[in-house]
Amino acid sequence: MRRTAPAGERRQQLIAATIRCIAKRGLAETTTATVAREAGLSQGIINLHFRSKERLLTQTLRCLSDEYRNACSVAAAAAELSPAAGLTAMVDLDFQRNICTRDKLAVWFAFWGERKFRPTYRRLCAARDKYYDELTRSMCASLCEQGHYPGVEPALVTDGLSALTGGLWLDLLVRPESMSRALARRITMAYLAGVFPRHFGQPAAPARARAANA
Amino acid sequence: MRRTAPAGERRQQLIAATIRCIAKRGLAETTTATVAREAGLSQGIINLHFRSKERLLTQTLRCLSDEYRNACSVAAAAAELSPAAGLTAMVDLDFQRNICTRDKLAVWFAFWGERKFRPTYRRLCAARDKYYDELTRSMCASLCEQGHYPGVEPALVTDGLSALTGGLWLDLLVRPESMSRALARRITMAYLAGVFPRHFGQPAAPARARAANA
DNA sequence: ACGATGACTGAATAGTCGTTCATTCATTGC
DNA sequence: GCAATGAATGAACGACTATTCAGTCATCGT
Repeated sequence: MRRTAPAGERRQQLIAATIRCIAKRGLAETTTATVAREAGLSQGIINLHFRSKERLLTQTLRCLSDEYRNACSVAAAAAELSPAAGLTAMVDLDFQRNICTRDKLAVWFAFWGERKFRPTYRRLCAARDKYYDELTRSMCASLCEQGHYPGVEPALVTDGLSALTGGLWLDLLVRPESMSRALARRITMAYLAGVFPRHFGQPAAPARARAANA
Repeated sequence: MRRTAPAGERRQQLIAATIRCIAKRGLAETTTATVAREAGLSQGIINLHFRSKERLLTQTLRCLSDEYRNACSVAAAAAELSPAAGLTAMVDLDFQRNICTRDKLAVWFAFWGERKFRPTYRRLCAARDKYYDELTRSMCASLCEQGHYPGVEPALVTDGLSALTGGLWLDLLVRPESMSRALARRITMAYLAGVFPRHFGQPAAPARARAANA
């Protein structure tokens, strides 16, 4: 390995090592030493590139948060076609290969367990949630209006959808033997089918961008 | 306060202090010293009554797990009336005042964040999940059969229900300003209405034990 | 080729936390 | 009352961890 590297590259490398470390050992046993070893570098490297362990963790969370929000923007584009296509894209995103890695899920839950107590974690998580909620709620609202679902409350469906996704992520993390990304996707689509039967009804099928018949 | 107390009582007192401590400061900053102080006792008390900090935490989790499972049994009794009444009772249970305290939710999530890495936590959590799943799945299966829902898969609904509940618990913990037990209950009942429209359909109403028309 | 730069190292440091144990003291049986 | 018992204390100890910093060495401009 090259002995020296540009700062940005090394920071990315350390964030990646942090994710692997948390996924492998848990947040409680993730120390500066274990992260450094995971990265194949020395003790002091974390304090050199990040000022402290706390900042390394914060940056790691920010990294995941940004990645998720970027993926959301892509889904938002699909909503231009139709609200139903947008919602399908949101679901696909949540259980997509890149976003929904077991390593990354482990990190999300590690931080969620502590977010109540660390203002910085809370801010980063809240930013992610806010973006997801606004996007999903506007899609649901459009679908309610265009698709004539007078009895459906967009805010309720949004809360339900995000809660369901979170819960399925937990299952994917801790019970991989009985939950898969594909199954999680089916369950979520079934939820949408329950709420918007005329747009998501019938078989779950492996089909891709169906669902554009407003 | 009495200077000495029966061992069982003191252990309960320390478990209660542990829950408050985790809820107040997070698992990462819950030390033997803070728990002891929270209980109004001295440093060494935890090693006296539990052999180690690890065992204190394990017992705390076991305590919550048992409490939840006992509450489940009560809901199981309601299923004797009808599967739909049983499912309603399960939902009520999940968002009940005793079970769904912010303090206890904080503890659940603290342990869930670590459960992948501690075999003991995993066992206790798995036991809780297993009981919930078996109960719910049998209720769903009965309802599918008796209520004639040929297209509904009980296992899928069960997974969805437990995931949804877990996700709503997270919202209750970290976003209490935008989520309440009552709202969470409405969202969950709406989910059931989507799946079993003839048994949970129409308004969510504050009504209690409705839903017995198989 | 060589000196300057600064990325990287790793031993040393300071602080924290879990655990131990000699001591104190409330309680109980006689 | 007076031991005897064992619950509770809290200072001391050892282990671990984040952080520091003086020294090392790869890299690059000249």
